[in-house]
Amino acid sequence: MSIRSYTRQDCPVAHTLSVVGDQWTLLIIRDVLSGPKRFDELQRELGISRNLLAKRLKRMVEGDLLARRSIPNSRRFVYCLTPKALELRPTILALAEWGQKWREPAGGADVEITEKETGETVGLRYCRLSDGQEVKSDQISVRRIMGGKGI
Amino acid sequence: MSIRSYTRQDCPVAHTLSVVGDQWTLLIIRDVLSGPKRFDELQRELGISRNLLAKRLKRMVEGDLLARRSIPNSRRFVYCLTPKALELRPTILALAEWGQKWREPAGGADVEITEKETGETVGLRYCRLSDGQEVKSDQISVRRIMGGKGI
DNA sequence: TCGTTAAGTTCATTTTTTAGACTTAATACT
DNA sequence: AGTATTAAGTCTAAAAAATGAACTTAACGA
Repeated sequence: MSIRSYTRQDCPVAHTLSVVGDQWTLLIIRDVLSGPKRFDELQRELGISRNLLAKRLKRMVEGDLLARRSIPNSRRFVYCLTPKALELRPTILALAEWGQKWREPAGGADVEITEKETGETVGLRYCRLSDGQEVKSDQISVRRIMGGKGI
Repeated sequence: MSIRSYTRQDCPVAHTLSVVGDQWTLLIIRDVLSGPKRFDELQRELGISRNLLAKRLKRMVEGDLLARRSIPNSRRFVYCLTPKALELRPTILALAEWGQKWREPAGGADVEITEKETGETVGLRYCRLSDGQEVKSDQISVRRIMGGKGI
């Protein structure tokens, strides 16, 4: 069974990975998070081979993760994130937080998340939805509804 | 350039993806989150081919994501998550939240996160680190330190 | 007019993944 | 005691995906 047909397990994690779980898709999204990008920009910044990039972009446009827009008065195009892709930002930040903590040697470029208004540092945390208060990681319990087997 | 050598970009997201960004690693971790698993259990539950599973498990043990322990009075082994892998839980939950929102048809097995003590529903959100209060997603700004180019 | 650029496409090679049979040693059954 | 089964892999061949580099095509710009 290949990973892209793994959806039948009906697990939301597996579903997401069937969409963005390949080697490049999340990196492409991360790159476009900093603003719309052209084909050659993405190719150069990521170092992905051109034919694979073309294939990924096509799949991402079809999957409504990217929009391909032509630049007015130009024969160029840019790829922009859709709302669907923008909502992968927490995923990407979770990856970034883990990478910052566990890479070795420690140090190197960091990602800093701040609150626009106050400039205060922000992190991705578990929050009680009723009052928005943080809940410590060892105080949470996770389970799969319908499937048994909590994660 | 292959993805596993992409680390030179010195981006924490790329670093994490160079460790867990292949097709199966995160699914293996998700599976082991519900408790230690044996080789055959993983193989059956995920549907991954046996030789690839063997290769992944070896790599994950070497990379300190899994610990391979022998069960006393038995010739069996279980794979357990290390603290390093446990800290990927926010990543996995972020993937789950996205999958629940964007899969179609909607519905199917859900992941529910609750606070142990109160049973209240919990979600992964941006929090001000100073007081643990939630910050709305459109109120955050993200940037790469040293690298320019915020994400 | 001639060279360059952007956005791909094509093709050959290498690397990964898959599927399924095979191995080996220990246990379980009769 | 002899036979069957199981667990945890390993081996091999075939298929699929990724890589690298050259090629295409149309539009610009000097």
